Order: sequence, then C-alpha cells, then structure tokens
Amino acid sequence: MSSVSLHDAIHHRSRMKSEDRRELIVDAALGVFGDFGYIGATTDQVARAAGVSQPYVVRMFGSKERLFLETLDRAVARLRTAFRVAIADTENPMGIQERVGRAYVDLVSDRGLLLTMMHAFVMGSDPALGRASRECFLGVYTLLRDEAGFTPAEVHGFLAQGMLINTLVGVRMSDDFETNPIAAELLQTALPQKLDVVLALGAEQRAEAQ
Amino acid sequence: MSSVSLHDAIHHRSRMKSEDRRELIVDAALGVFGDFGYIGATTDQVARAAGVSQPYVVRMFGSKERLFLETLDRAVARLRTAFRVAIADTENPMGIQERVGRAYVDLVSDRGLLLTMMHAFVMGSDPALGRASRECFLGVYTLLRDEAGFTPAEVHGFLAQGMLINTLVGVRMSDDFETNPIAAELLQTALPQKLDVVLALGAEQRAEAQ
DNA sequence: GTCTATAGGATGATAGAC
DNA sequence: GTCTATCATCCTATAGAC
Repeated sequence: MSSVSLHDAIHHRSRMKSEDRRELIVDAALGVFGDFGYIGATTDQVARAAGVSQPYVVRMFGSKERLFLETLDRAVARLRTAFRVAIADTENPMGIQERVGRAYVDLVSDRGLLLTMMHAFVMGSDPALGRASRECFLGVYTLLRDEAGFTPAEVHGFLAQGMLINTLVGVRMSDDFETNPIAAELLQTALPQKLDVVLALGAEQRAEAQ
Repeated sequence: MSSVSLHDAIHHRSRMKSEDRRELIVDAALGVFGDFGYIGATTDQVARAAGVSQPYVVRMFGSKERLFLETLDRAVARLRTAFRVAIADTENPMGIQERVGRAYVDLVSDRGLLLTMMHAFVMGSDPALGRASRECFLGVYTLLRDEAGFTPAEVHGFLAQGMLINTLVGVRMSDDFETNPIAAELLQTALPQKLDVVLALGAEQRAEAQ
C-alpha cells in the first residue's frame, strides 16, 4: 500500500504518502488529546509525537479543531468495531452483555481512545465539538440498542458502567492503587478483570512523564 | 457578617472584606470552570463573572491552579453536605439509596458544581490536580460507604449512575432533546425525575451564549 | 510533501498607583 | 483592597522555500 515502510517514515522522516502520514498523525493525536484534552493539547505536541513539524499538522488538517474531530471519529470507529466483533462472536459461551462489556473493558488498554472520548464529552459548551460529542455518544447508544439488542434500560446501565470506567481511567485512579486501600477497593469492584492492564498502563504513563 | 451588602459589592464595586470577595470569586469560578474546564477557562473570565479585575483574582489566590483547587474543594464540600442531609433525613419515607440518589440528581441544578468536578476527573495527567481529583472522588466513595452504609457494590453502582449523569450534563445532551428522539429516550431513562430542570438549564445556557 | 521562520493573538502573572 | 498597565510566554495559523 504505502510507498515507504513505516519504519523509514518514522526514523528517516522520508517523504510519505499523504494518507499514511495522516494515519500516523491521528494515531499520535489520540494519545496526546487523551492526556491533555482538546484545549490542553497543543498541535506541537501532536506533531512531535508523530515526528513531523507543527505547521504540517495544521496544514494537513486545516485546524486543530478539525484534527480533533477526525481523531474523535477514529476513536469511535474503533469502539464500534470492537463492539460489532463482540456482538458477532456468537460461538462464545458468554452472553452478549458480557461479551460487549468485556470488549469495552479491553479498550482500556488502547491508550488514548477512551480518554479522548471522555475529553470530548466534557466539551458540550463548544458548538462544533459539543455537537460531535453528542452524536458520538448517541451513536454508541444506538449501536447497543439496535445491533446488540439491549433494552433502553440495559443500554443505560451499560453506559453508566462505561462512564465510571472512563472516569477511573481519566483520574488515573491506578496511581493510588498501592498507597490507598480505598482506591484499591474501588478498582477491584469496578474493573476486576482489568486490574493488571490498568496498573501496567499507569506505570507506563508515569515513566513517560519522567 | 459582611461590612458591605452583597448588592453594593457587586454593583458599586466597593471595598469588601477579603473573605467575602473570596466567596464571590470562587462562586463565579464554579460556573466558569464548569463550562470551560481548568485549561479552557481564563482567569479573566472568572474575574468578569465575579465583577473584579483579572490581576486581582490571581493575586488573591496566588495562581490559577490554586483557584481551581479551592473551587473544587467548594464543589465537593457542597456535594458532601447534600449527601449528609439526605442521609440524616430518616423521617423521609424513601429508602436511603433513593434519598441520596435524589440528592445527587438535585445537584444537576447547581450550575457548575457537577461539571467542575467532571473536568477535574479528566485531569489525571496533571500531578497536583490529579492528586486532588482522586482524593475528591475517593472522599465521596468513603462517605457513601461509611456514612450512608452502602456496600462496595452499591457504591460502585451509585457512582456509575452519577458519572453517566455527569457525562450527559457535560455533553449537553438536553440540547438535542427536542430534535433527536434518541437523545430524548436516553434522557428519559437516565434522568426521569429531572427532565424539566435539565431542559430549563439547557435553555438558560443557550441564552447566555447569545 | 515537508520544513523553517514568523506573524498575530491570547493569557497568566507581576509592578506599582490609589 | 482593588485597579491599570504591562511583560513574557506560549500557541495556532500563515508564508514561502526546498
């Protein structure tokens, strides 16, 4: 597909097809927006993370806002895909609720995905981003109701669990796991299956912060 | 208590005791931080909302960060008070779960309170704010477990509902209530008791945005 | 397709008058 | 106790070279 290997592109900063570079930048943006939010993140941070110059990021996407919208799109697309895979996995002995639930919890490992969405969900005051965020949220609602066959009450419960997980990730509750027994109790209740991943992620994040 | 009436303080910008002014500013900050988040909000917005100059806000609190921390404190304090009142209201025919649940839902009307907390919960990457946010979250957990007598599983379920409500408020889902039937269905499932308030708040917010 | 240089616009914080 | 003036920084976006 690509005219240059990913390795070359990253390490030699060689020319690359626009689409590949775009892919790379959105991927980097997912991490940066996840950590710092729409306003907190700078186009320069995204550029560095992607290995390109700041003006190039702006030029390619037109504006920081459009970059964010495209990044949010990517996040939701991945989420929907994960849900659809779980829904279709009918040979699995688990019920559909548990399958989709696990699919969501597994996304905790996908650095930036849930957090970028979370940051979007708090931007309701911004006209463009607010609209996009609501659409994104409602799209997930619809998918769960119509494709997974959940009742409205079931979707409601599912989303509630999801928002709590998002919050625990956003607040980095895992940072307090070892030092605060209350944090440990809460994490064990809310994310029993994923303690290992959450803790590993936390360590990784602390390392990056230096 | 105060040497000058509140009316005078606001409209004539007269001298005021430091404590009273502080009160006024934190109150304004609750609204501004709720709408724009820690990074998105400017000290100038807070100052205007409080009717004082921008440098005065910074001077009084030392920095934007300390202003935010104090504002977050105020929000949690109000939340705890509301919960304690609900817990103590034993002559109410409703069970304690429902009483505390209603107390939370009622806070939706308190412009900025839930949203400021929500914005804090997404700031885990910031060392100081992250620490404060976790502490604030865990404080609520402890209150529900120890003072309301919830089991860990009950607290978990309660907080999950709460985070979904926060998200719906943050994303301003009520903006889509009339135009999008899915939004209406979701709001009716998640906030049946408070539809009127949520919608009124939404209208008010839109009006302010002009 | 990608970079360097830089303009232009906020914003947090400080200094000092009243 | 409160304001005006202002600095220094940072950040998005543009211009133009290669």
